[in-house]
Amino acid sequence: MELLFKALADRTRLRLLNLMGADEVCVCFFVEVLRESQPKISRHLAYLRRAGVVAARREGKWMHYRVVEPAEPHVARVFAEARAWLAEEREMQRDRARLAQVCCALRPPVQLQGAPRPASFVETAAGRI
Amino acid sequence: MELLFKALADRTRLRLLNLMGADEVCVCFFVEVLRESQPKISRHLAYLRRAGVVAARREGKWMHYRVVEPAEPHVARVFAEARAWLAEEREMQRDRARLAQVCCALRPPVQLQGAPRPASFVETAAGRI
DNA sequence: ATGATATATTCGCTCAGGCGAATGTGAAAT
DNA sequence: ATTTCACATTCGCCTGAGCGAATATATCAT
Repeated sequence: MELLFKALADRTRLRLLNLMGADEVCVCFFVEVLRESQPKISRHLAYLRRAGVVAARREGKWMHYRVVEPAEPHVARVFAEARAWLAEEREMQRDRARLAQVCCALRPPVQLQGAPRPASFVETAAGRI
Repeated sequence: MELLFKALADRTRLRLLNLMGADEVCVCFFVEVLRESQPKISRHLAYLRRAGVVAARREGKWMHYRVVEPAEPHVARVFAEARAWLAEEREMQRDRARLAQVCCALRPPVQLQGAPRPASFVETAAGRI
């Protein structure tokens, strides 16, 4: 039980969870958006993974992380409320805005050339969703 | 924001919050029920106080602690869900049972002779509530 | 005032955990 | 096979926090 709260008791991890809002996000976007070192991001993602609140999926060289709905209903509710709270915070809103900006850029930062974007920013044959 | 989660990220503090369920509880009951050292209990209560989730009230030699409803609605919801979750845990149920047992005992433990009981265990002129 | 009781705080130790720097690993490209 | 790229892990350092033991503070009783 403390496991969840320990996972939520760190600013960087909260920012990561916030960015995963709905869909998967590739690690390189976390690094770019939060402007933190790659090992730091990776370590915190590992922490969240051990706590069971996120899951990872490999796609070639890239790793995508997504939020996992906790199985236990009480845990799920606490977690959901925490994420709802997140969505209201100033810094979190700025982070999400920055993610959108980076994803939508016609000329993305060099580090992100060819990186797989979060699903909601992917253009389909029918145009942007 | 991490302040709340840090406060909830410790077993002893969760057990304390659990015992404060509805009414105020005197420190000496925490010590007796949790069977932890008095300084340990006191330090964790101070931590919870600094985090703003409990408040203290002095009554002569005794100190009563109670849960404080957080002002911010999102915080309040997370906190409420966390406490609801607490109520389901095995150890927490055992703790509350032990509190009831200690409070109802005709011959309370020596350390608790004369200690002010939580409100719900106080006998009134009309009998036990 | 002195002592007793209930609680709070301080001290010294230990350990988890956060950090940057360096290094390891797995997949793709050449 | 070698290199490159994206990510993960390890290492050494440092801070924060939990712990028991001792001590301080506040209230009450005598």
